[in-house]
Amino acid sequence: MNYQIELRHFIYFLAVAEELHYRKAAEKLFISQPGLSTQIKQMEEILGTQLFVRDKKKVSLTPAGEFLKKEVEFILNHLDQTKKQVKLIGDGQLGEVRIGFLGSAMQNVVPNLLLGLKEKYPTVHTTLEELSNRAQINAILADRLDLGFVRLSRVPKGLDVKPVFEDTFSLVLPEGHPLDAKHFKNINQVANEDFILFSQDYSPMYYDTVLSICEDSGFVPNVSHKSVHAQTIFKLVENKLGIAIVPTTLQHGFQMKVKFIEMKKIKQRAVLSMVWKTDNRNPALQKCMDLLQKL
Amino acid sequence: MNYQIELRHFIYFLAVAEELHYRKAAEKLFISQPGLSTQIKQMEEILGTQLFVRDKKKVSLTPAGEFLKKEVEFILNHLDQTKKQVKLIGDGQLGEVRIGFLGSAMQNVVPNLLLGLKEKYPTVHTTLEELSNRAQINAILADRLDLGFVRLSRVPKGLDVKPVFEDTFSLVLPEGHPLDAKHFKNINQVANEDFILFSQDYSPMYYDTVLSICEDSGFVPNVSHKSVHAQTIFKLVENKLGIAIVPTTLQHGFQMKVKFIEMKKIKQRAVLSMVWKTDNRNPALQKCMDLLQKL
DNA sequence: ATAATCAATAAGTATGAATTATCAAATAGA
DNA sequence: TCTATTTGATAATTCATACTTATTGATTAT
Repeated sequence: MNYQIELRHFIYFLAVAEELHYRKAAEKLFISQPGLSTQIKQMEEILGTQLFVRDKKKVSLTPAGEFLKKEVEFILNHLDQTKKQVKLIGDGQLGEVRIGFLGSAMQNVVPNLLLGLKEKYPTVHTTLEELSNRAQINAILADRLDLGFVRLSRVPKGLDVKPVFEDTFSLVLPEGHPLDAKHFKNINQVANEDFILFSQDYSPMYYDTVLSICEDSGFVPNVSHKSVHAQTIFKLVENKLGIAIVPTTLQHGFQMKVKFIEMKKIKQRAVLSMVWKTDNRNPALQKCMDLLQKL
Repeated sequence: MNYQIELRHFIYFLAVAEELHYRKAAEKLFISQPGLSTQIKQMEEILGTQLFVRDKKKVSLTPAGEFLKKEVEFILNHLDQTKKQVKLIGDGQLGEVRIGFLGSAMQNVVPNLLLGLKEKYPTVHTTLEELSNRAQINAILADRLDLGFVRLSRVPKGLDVKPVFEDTFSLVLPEGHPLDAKHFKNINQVANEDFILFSQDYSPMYYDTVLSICEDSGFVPNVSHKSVHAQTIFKLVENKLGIAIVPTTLQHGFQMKVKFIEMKKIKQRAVLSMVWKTDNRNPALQKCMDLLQKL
């Protein structure tokens, strides 16, 4: 009496609606004809409407049945799609990865990741957001982000980090500056210049590293300006308001009147790491990390 | 092992996905917690994907589960809509009636039906087609039409007829004709005129009736022209090519230089009947016929 | 007439969705 | 640290019901 419609009913209904013949429909479904009859009847009771007209020797659909047929076709179809997609998402073949990154990661790591995804897992999509180290960490902790690209060595408990790209540092000088790569020996050649650096709390690790580079050469830099954007830093250098030390990859992608001197000999490296929540189960994230191993 | 997803699974899944708590979800569903657990587990097996992460003390959705949740919400919603609509169609509250009619039915019967439908069953829609008696009968037999308005007394086996409107006949005379309503006594006053009638095979019953009217007055009409359109007949009368005898309702709806003399005293009536297939199960048709009873 | 074919009905079976009872793991409170 | 409480998962059992086979009644075909 108080039954509930099930997908079984729909499948049975569709078979009868297609065959318009109970025995044939039952054969197709590999069940017995009486079983099919009772199930259809039950379905009609649940819906409170006749779906088939069983007239002398012929079965036909009522208008309500005709309508239901279309709907059932749609629903079963949609369901099939859904099942496939759920499986794909579960296998990490399909899904969304929410990625945060520092601007400097956009020079090579993030584009390479996106190209790799497009090639190997074209159905894995991404949302991208340029964020500071801190903002990324917070977003990952709050489950608003799956993957971050940061310049940090230590991260809060519950997160994992892994270096994905090591970069040298470069001196950034205004185009007309007397020093050039040929005559560059050591950073203390510019020890008396004003320095323009990324803000300490935008990227503490970078800041510390730059300070340690100078320290290694025996001086404390005079930091005249700080900024969170490479664009701004370069603009200030261009206007001779100081010189900068930045990860070398930032050489590309900007049209500025500045010159880069890559400091290969100094031991410090600008390390870009990926960060993710240890217990993140997004399978598409696994695919991303697999790809990043190979980059 | 070889189970099949059922709607039950979806309903259970949604409860857990909403509560993120098996016991609470089970309570909401009025089933036991172990039953719910096994059903969800079975569902995961069928789909081949984990849907929930049961971590220490907390339940959460996997990305696949997150995706499925949205889909299940959509599907269950859609299904609910469908169930309601099927019921409405079955009750004839919602649906379509395909109506055929003779031009003369458009004077009052069909418009009144449409107004009645609009008022009482605004969700019952119609398709309308002006057709001859014969064309309507054929269309109804071939299930291309639900309801016809004809002037026939006998219809093929399998169809039912029922009079819906009785009309007197009127003489149609050119405006300048010497006879008028005041001086009209009997049709044999125009026995010597030429007659313009609807074609015999457009409406045999009409034709026979008109002949019997003349016969009762003791003459055989001289039929000079026949047509299937009232418009044409009136135009011919207007041009003094003859006079006509037509159902009185045709008086309205035409702008012609002709005058009508209603012959109330003659016993013959122009009967408009509705026709339908005896075994037509369109519930919206029933609503139409109910309305037509009351007109 | 007889046989054949249809869906519906009746009665019995067996699958599996439910239940209750219990467990193992984790947390919270003392 | 121990206990009490809470979580979801398991195990064993019960019970609902979707199935089966056997049959009927109605209709059509030969």
